[in-house]
Amino acid sequence: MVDSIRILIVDDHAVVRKGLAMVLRLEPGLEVIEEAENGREGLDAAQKLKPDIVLVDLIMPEMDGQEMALSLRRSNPEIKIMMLTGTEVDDRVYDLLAAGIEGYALKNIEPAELMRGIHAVVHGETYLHPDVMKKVLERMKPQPAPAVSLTQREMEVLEWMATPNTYKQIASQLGVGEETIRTHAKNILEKMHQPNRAQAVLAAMKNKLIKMSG
Amino acid sequence: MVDSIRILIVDDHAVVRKGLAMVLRLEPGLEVIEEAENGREGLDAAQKLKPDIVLVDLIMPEMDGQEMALSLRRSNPEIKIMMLTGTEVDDRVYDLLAAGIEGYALKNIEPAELMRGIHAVVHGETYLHPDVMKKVLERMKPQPAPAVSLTQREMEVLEWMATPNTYKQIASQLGVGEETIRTHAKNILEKMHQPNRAQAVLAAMKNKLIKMSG
DNA sequence: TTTTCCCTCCCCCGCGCGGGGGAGAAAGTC
DNA sequence: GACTTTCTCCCCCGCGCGGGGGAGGGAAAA
Repeated sequence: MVDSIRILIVDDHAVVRKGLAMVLRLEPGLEVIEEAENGREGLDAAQKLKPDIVLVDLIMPEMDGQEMALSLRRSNPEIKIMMLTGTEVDDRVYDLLAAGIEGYALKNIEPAELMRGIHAVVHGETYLHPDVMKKVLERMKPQPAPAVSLTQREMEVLEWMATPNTYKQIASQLGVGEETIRTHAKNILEKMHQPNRAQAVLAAMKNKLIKMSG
Repeated sequence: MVDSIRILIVDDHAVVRKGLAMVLRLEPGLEVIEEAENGREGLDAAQKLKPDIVLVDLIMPEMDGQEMALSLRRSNPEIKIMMLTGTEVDDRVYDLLAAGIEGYALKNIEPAELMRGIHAVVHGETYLHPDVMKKVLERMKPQPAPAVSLTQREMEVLEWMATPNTYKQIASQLGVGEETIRTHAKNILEKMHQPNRAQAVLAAMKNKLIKMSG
């Protein structure tokens, strides 16, 4: 690396700011170029100074970290953003990651780990604190499905029910009579305890019985 | 750490197995206790030897890495699993992570990075290779919505359309006449280019216009 | 001020579909 | 052999809803 990493710190607590700056300045290859005490100041500073990475606290007066991060992402997408917030993993992490935030760490992080995170982020990777990673992966886990046992044929019909086709069209697609499909549909609704086709399809999607083709 | 980390390697290519074992054995604190050349052997070895962590290749004859990982997760959830596969990030990563796999690395990983991953996993964290992380986060990003501009009222009605309520019931909920809701519904279907209520709700869900409440 | 957008409400038509029944044939289970 | 499950097909009824019109009023933009 030719130049040192230029860092902007945004946090409303002076103690946190100063402490963080002190720790970071101990590290060779890092340079804390500015500090800001709320989102608005941070946004201005970032746009003016164009740091390599911004460490942002989530909860701040004036303009909070989320708003600032989203604004900065729109105006200066090349500036890396690492959210560095309290010990609680906020639900806003999902929106922030979806918006392309590169890092999310908690303040109880070890300095060495933070260094690693900063380097990872500056190198184009994404750094997630273990607790954050846990929460994100939690989202991928399947919620316990309400044990609906459909037969193979019924599953097949259910998938077709998620399409715009009428029962008559589905019937011709599957090579059986319309009444057959109607019977299957009735049984499916019965088994799933759903009042109609639309709700059945929605419930099936929620329980991952059928996939989101889109 | 009191004892060294006991590792089981499962890969159908002897070269990979031996190379990996050699690299890992250079590291103090690691112990490669066994090697297996397919999922079935790996599963047997894991259940018998109870290693701290299993490094598994995804693509193998007999029983592939996914099947083995899922089986092992059911029988011995305390054994950590790290998928260590080719340079391609397989789509199965979603299922594997949902099933609780702790690690997913690519074979082009640097030995030092792999060590870090192994230690992280054994310590109860989840390790994802940057490329894998990228792919996972990709999933959280909103796919570009097909520019459907609904009015506030229409959005409100659309959300109600995702419920089992009839238009008449929705009307009384919103305190307007049934015909009003029917008009909104017609306009919504028109704007969304959807043939009926069920498809409109599905499309809305896919495009994240409405949330999956379940 | 005229125009446009949005929300509101109304009518008619026809079909898709949910709910209720029944029934026969093949396959596997007891 | 008797029984259950699954898949197939049939009838009737009534309502929900999609598609086609039209209309009035208020608010905001042109």
